[in-house]
Amino acid sequence: MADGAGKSQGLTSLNHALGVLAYLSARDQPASLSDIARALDMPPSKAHRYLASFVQFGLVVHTDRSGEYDLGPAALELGLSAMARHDFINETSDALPGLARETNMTALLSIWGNQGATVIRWEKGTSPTVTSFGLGTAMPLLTSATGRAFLAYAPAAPMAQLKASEVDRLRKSPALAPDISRDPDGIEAMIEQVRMQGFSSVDGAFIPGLVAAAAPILDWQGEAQAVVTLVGTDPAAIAPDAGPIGTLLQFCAGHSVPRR
Amino acid sequence: MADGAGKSQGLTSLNHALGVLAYLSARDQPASLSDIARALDMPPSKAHRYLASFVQFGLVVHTDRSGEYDLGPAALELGLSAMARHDFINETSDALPGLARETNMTALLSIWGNQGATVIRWEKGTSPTVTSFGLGTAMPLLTSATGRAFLAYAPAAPMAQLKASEVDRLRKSPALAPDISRDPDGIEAMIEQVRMQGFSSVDGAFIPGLVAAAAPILDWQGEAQAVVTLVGTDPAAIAPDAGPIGTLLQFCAGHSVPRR
DNA sequence: GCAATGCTTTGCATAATATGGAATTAATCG
DNA sequence: CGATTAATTCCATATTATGCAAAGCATTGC
Repeated sequence: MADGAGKSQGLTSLNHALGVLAYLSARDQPASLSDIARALDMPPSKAHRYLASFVQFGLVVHTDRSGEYDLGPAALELGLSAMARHDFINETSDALPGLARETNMTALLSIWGNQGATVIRWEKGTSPTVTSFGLGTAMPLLTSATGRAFLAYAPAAPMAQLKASEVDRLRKSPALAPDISRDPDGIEAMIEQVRMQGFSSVDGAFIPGLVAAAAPILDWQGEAQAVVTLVGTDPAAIAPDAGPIGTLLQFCAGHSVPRR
Repeated sequence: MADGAGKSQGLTSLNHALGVLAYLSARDQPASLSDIARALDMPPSKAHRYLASFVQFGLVVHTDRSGEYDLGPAALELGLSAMARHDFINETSDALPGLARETNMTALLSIWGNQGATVIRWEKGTSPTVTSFGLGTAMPLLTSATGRAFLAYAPAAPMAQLKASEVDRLRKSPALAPDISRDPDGIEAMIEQVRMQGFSSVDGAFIPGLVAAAAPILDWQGEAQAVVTLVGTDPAAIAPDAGPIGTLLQFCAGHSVPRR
């Protein structure tokens, strides 16, 4: 969420209140009242009243147990509404069942959020019904095909910090990604390979027994604005010259770049 | 988006402002200033200042061409954050080994796929429980603890059809689930019991010699978005007051979405 | 079991600031 | 080019947000 610095226009109280919301959005954990007040340098009573309003609208939930505040269902609904406005998300979503049917694999559509690669559509292989399960799952940056595709096709600057922390996590448990050597060079090599191939793939890294391949949907700057992932069980399906890969690359190319 | 009616607490101006946001969220089109002001019965100048704040934070965009207002990228990010915040797959996966160790049983994480209840994580306990199923296995709806938990905590509509076909199958070979009477009432009674207890269990029904108990991880609406199953050999371990059951229920409650 | 601590919530007087109507600017249409 | 509509800015008024202080409310320690 963008942080509004200048209070030049709008309501000052509303700007302060939205700061609270932005803070909750940027965190990856619930926050206590005092946390919020300290971080935003305001009296706890002030933050408390803002939160009371947000809770009333369901934008924030106040967990009864720990007394902490967290984003609520209305925040989710707001995001879903915002999604419905984006043409490219709609177009790609509509085409996803076709891709799943054609490749007979599960197809995922992910976009980049505060917490990383987030799955927003999930289409199972054989039947055209959309299941809501899996929606919102944040994919790991280094150990999932989806994350790797974002890594290879995202602007370097904002990604660098996240990459560093992920590398740290990987170093602690190298078994997660056996196909990457632990030093930074190994990661760069992996990125380079993804760019050359036009897609990323993992073989049982994120979920044992499953294989996945992912390709980016690019915007006018050649950066990934979304990633489409195919998940299946047959390792042969994600070979560079396999049929599903060709279909996936064609699909992503067709939905890249502003059309019309 | 929930519409907060009572203005009993919080800031009045903030509540009014959030009303504007809720209005934009509820519409499926951009709105002009006068539209908003008319719909919410406030002076245009008032709505304008609210919108100025929202625009500053990127929650709303002001299209230069038509001068209309619409939800912005920050609304999308907020939704993604809310989604990822309760990313049960990653969170639960990470905690599954601990559950297996603590209960000394095999722990399974399942989600609902097109084929039915599908195991996506599998963590063996210390005792060498040899099982024939692996990742991607679809569990039976009526004869497995996992399936029963989904049945009891899933939205009724999409489940009804599947339930009917499963009932048919069961009628042909009643020996599979000796603890359920063959008529639909028997199934409803089983569902009711699962809801009362908060977990389901089977005793050698799916695989002879194995016992299992399963509890749901619930989403905002109180529906199962995943099911955690414990598998073992000792029937005493799945009694309602047994230690592992308490651990399981606590585990699932802890990973469910906090209730308002 | 009682005191003590930390955190959250509420009350209240002050003044900061949100408000609504009118004036100004921008855009649209005959 | 003038007229009409919508969007934005201005300004005096009083509504209402604010910060401090005090009251709940658990949780912790002795």
